[in-house]
Amino acid sequence: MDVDEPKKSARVTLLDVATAARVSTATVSRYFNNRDALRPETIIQVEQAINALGYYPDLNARALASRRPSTLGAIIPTTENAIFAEGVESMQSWLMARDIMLMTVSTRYQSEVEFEQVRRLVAHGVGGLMLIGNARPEETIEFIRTHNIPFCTAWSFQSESDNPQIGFNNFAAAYKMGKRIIQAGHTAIGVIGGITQHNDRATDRIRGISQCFSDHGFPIPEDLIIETPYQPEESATALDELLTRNPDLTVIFCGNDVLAAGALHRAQDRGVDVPRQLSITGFDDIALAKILQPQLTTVHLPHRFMGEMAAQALYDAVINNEPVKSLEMPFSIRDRGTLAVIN
Amino acid sequence: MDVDEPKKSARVTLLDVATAARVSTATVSRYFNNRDALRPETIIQVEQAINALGYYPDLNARALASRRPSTLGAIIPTTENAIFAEGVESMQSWLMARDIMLMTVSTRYQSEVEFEQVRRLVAHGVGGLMLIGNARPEETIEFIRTHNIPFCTAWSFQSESDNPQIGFNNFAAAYKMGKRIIQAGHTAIGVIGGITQHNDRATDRIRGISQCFSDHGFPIPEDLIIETPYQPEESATALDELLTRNPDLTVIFCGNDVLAAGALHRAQDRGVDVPRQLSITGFDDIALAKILQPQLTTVHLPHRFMGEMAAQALYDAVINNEPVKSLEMPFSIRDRGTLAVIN
DNA sequence: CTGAAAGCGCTTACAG
DNA sequence: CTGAAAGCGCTTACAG
Repeated sequence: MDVDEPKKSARVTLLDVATAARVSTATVSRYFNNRDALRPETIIQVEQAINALGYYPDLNARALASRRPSTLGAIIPTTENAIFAEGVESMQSWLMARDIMLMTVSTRYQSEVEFEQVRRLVAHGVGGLMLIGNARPEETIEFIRTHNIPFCTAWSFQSESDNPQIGFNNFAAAYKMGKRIIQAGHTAIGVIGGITQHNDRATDRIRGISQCFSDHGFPIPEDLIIETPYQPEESATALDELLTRNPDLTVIFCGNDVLAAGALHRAQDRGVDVPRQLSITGFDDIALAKILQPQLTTVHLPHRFMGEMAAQALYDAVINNEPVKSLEMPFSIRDRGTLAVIN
Repeated sequence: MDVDEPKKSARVTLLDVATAARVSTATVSRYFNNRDALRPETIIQVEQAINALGYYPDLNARALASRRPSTLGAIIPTTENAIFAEGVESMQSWLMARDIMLMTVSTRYQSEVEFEQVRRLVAHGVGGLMLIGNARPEETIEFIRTHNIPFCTAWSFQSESDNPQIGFNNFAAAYKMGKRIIQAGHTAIGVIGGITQHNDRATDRIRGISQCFSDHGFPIPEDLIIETPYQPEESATALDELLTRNPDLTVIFCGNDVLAAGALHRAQDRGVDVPRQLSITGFDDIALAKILQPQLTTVHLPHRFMGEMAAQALYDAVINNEPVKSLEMPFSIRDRGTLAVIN
């Protein structure tokens, strides 16, 4: 029986185990999937064969035969900003403990490639899908729905969306930061936000801060709101522009921490004391926020936790065939060193 | 034929296409895998059926039947440091264009979980594996080898290792930075490195700077070399310690940019002018390096390119059954604002 | 150039 | 409690 060794692929198969244990493949399969149905002696026999041969089941074959997927997919905008990378890392470790692998791809903020990525992920057999935010062509969600695969969106929670969402209310968070800024005595504000096209988070953040300032009687002039890619250099340029348009600005609201870092950097380059002469606020609370000097006042979001919740929601949906449950995540403001109280 | 619609899974299958095109499944399969073997008319028939039904092949089933894997695996230490996240993102996009998916998991610097992760990745059918660095128990590589799956290590290139490696020489890079530091007139150096245990990159970097200073007649006292986790706060504490042990230090060599950021931050907190009173060097050249104030003088490494090369090497090995070819990557020093010339 | 059939490594009704 | 057999969605010698 050990004679025909020269089989190429060293793969030990269910049949090998069955043969060694002198049972059928069905029985070995039950050892993994329905152990209670087996006699204790049988279990032991099988176990010994497995150990002797170093058998590990082929999870793809399993998925194929059982019609239960062994992978999930996630599509994120970028891996450069740690918020997504970390969220996805949390998903992955939560899922791996349950024998599910996560396939992650990133659009690099080219939203037009997302649909193709969805297709490919589906072709690769993912049993569920996580997407970021709600801004995308109808057809993408339609495609996912007709293929009957559970999905959720994340990092955004919009009451007006009927997607299953595991996210937070970006509008409300920005609004809250706005109140904090106004309480600190500021009325002359400039905004550096992310590109809002195809990005509901960037959109909601700008809407939130704008709405807040309007509501309090200080509507923000259009030319004091600049949209820019999430790059420090871009933000630095935007700061220059803002200060040109209104040299009396006392605070800059930034759409995320990377933008805030760029603005801070440039302000300091110009010899502007932050926050004494100019306040700057961030959004996300990435590690960078505490590295900057002074440390950034920003909106804290539970990125890792959110990833885990998304994993769990998808898992439940895939395994128990339930609909994906939406979940609104909390946020809070971290008061650190870049927002000064004035007057 | 459209009558028995109520099949649950909306999945369109090869057989569906074959039926619609009035050919055999073999023919449809050839449409994807060996189109030249088909008559033009047949191709058109099949094509029409595919489009009409919106068929997409099940890549897992394909992999199973063809014994050609459709996924690769990567295990990285963390996703927090963008160097790995970006490298892996590059791998992913390079591979996806070739219909291969990448499964990424991270150990979060708990090297003892790596072996289990390898097992799981293999169980999930990855056709190749990328690991970071060469420091790991023998059994891990043995396991991979006996399972006959191509692999490479990356982010490190050590002539003494016989793993296939796509990486750079950390020792040489640190040594080179050392020369630069000495040329700038420094002799009183402190070192804040990563934890060297199970981390050949951290080890080689510390070895490199130490060797360089020895070679030039300024051996670094043991107590002026501190190992610490890759966290800014840890590095800040280390800086305090170093300055206590020798207040006359003129330069701090840091094992990566995150550590450099922490040290820089703390120095500034203490009122120390960087680089006028204290120089600080980094390693990796992550985005952070240019955000810091002053911008970090650091070792630049082609992380994205390295990821792509690793993907390519693995792909060639998996598809063409070649051995994985090692590749040594270049590095260079970016002179920016944190290394001052003294005397 | 094309099809019938066996097979990839599993799971799971169906019998017994 | 266990096995024989069909099947998951594909690919690929083997014939013709």
